[in-house]
Amino acid sequence: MAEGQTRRRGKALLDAIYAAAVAEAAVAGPGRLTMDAIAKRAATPRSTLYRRWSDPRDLLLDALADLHPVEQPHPGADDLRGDLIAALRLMCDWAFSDAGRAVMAIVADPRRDPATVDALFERVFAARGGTFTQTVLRHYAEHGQIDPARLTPVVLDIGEALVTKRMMDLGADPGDQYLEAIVDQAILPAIGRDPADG
Amino acid sequence: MAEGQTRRRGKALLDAIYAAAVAEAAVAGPGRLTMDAIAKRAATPRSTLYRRWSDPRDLLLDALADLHPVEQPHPGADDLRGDLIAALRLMCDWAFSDAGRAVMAIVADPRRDPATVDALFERVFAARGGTFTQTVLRHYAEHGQIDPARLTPVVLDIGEALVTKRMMDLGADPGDQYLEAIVDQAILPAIGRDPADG
DNA sequence: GGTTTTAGGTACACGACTGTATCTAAAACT
DNA sequence: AGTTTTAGATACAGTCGTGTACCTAAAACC
Repeated sequence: MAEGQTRRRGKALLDAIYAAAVAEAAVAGPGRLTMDAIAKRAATPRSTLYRRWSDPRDLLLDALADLHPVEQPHPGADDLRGDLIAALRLMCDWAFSDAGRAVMAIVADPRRDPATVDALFERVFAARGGTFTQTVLRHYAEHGQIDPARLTPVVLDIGEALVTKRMMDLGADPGDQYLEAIVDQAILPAIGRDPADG
Repeated sequence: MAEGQTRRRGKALLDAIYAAAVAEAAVAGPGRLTMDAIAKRAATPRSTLYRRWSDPRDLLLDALADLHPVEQPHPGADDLRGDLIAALRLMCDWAFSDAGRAVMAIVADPRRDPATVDALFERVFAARGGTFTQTVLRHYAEHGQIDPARLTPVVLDIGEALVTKRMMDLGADPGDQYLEAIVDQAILPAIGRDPADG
């Protein structure tokens, strides 16, 4: 800092640290997440990190909790199919963000401890109204267009599960065509609206 | 080795190394997999490992390829539902083996490169006839009990996807009741046999 | 303006893992 | 029995991450 020596502090510094942590986690996987790498990426000395957190996992959880909340689906009134596809699109976009990849890697970590995952779900997802297609399905059930009895935990998870698996298999975005296939061939039949029927 | 000094060689040694590699990967996650840890667990000097592999990832892929193949579902003739549930049960059991957890962690690794995953699929899964429920569904389609046109990539993946997601969410075995729910509420409706219909 | 807080910048000893390089002795082959 | 192969047991320098400590100077507070 030879000339423009401004010193970050408080929120500005925290934001830089959080961004660095999430970016590092997405690149390295939380298993390889280190204080050192976060500090380097945030261009701050490690001592600053150790003053607040004792371990990179704690830091990452704070970082994820602090992030802007995920964009929510905003279902309309009479396009269930389109709204479901849009919800899955939102999910894909989120999943390929740094935060999404960090969360994925935490959840799939064989060394994960239940406390970490619980903390993650409570702090990161509790604020949200549920999963992506869940929001849409509940909305249409409230408007009497879906039998609420159909919305079991299994059914509410179909879309997210298929998207997740496809991303794991391919390592890439499933693509809109595949999202449509998920809606037409799995979700709609499960709520009793099989497009193949009349 | 003071007294019973027998020296492993060839297959016996390889088996010990492979077992150690898979066990390490399952415990540590492939991201944290090190030559050192494998060598210690296999009680062999690192030099022995470096003579054959240059990197723990290569070693792990060989180890996974060498493993006993996964148990296959053996569908009967007239119990589609039961056979699907049994296939998902097989999948859960495999997923919680060392090999299953190692594979899961490889696939979910944000730092995975496509070549590794391709190699994994070719070498580990190519020998098998496909995924777990896939085997069952194809069997019943061949016997004329399912419309083959229904067996799209999405539909063939529903069971595995829901099991995978549930395991990631819970970090534990989904339990037989949940497997039944998957079959009844997701797979069967998707192939046009919705139990909720007449 | 003086004081308190806290980021920036180093340094250090420790441990883990890496590749490589020996040397030895047990298996395997002839 | 003699030879070849290769596992076992070190050792070593190099790199990376850890925690901790210490000093300095910029922000923030009064």
